[in-house]
Amino acid sequence: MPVNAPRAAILRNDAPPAPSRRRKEDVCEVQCVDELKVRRARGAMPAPESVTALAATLKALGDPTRLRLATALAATELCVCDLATLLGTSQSVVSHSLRTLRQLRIVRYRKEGRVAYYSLDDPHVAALLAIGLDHVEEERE
Amino acid sequence: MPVNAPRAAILRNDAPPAPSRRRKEDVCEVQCVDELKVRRARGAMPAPESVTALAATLKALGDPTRLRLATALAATELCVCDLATLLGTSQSVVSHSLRTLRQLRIVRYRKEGRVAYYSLDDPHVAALLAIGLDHVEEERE
DNA sequence: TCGATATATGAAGGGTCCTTCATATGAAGT
DNA sequence: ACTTCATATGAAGGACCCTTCATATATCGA
Repeated sequence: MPVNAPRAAILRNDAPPAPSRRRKEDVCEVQCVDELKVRRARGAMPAPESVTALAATLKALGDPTRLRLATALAATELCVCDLATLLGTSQSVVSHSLRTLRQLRIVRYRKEGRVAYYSLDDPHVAALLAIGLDHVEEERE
Repeated sequence: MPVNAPRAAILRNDAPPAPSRRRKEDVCEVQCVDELKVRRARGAMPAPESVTALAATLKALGDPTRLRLATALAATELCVCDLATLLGTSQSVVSHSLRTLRQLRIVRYRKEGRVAYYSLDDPHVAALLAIGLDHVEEERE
């Protein structure tokens, strides 16, 4: 078994009890795992669905265009046309990007005639951006 | 000029004053831009370098594997071996992922003999994850 | 109703990057 | 010194996705 094989089975208890005195090269096992710490960390982790959803949200905000849209909307409500002007990009890019943000509930919009006004969906997003900016702007030694 | 062309030049003042009474089909211009709002939003936005750096950070955390690593490390310090076991993935994936997080100052590590213990680099990251989780776990109507 | 405007969407191409496999480095034990 | 173990790293391929171009939908004005 290659060294880099997944190590999930190690902590599962559905395997028969290990025979004693087996040789190291016969089993796929690592020696340095602190099973107690691993179990505790696993217990402290959020639900897998939450992690998946958060990953999708962060990935969406991880794109420069979409992040610029979000930071712009953190200041004020703007229409697609304003956003295209502000970013210096095409209406198509803005619209596609806003759709992604919309589907992830990061932004919301209201329509007024032909004009669609976008804004951040909820205060968490603005808070997340603020903390993220604090992080990246932090002084390093 | 196509409809979806970039609209950056509109707000720049380096162009000669527009001749009066020019016909609409001769110029590349949108009508619905609220220039005042755009300027205000632009002024409120963080520095471009900050946005770029934040995008890189969020993109890194937007990968499920790396996000799971980060949430695990939010609970406690763990070594590479623990993390591979916890995630049920290979040591190679964990090591590559940790390198990305390390380069972005999201995690840090200390070496003790052969073992590398990783932890979150600073409290901002944990706060960001907590707010992000609040966001995705929020009840929707 | 016809044209113009604002926005949305579909398809496609090209670049990015995540995973895998293989190997390297470096420390500890014998 | 040599082996073993923990971790790091390089290369490659295949999937994913961002941008662009083209077009569709819908609203307003004449």
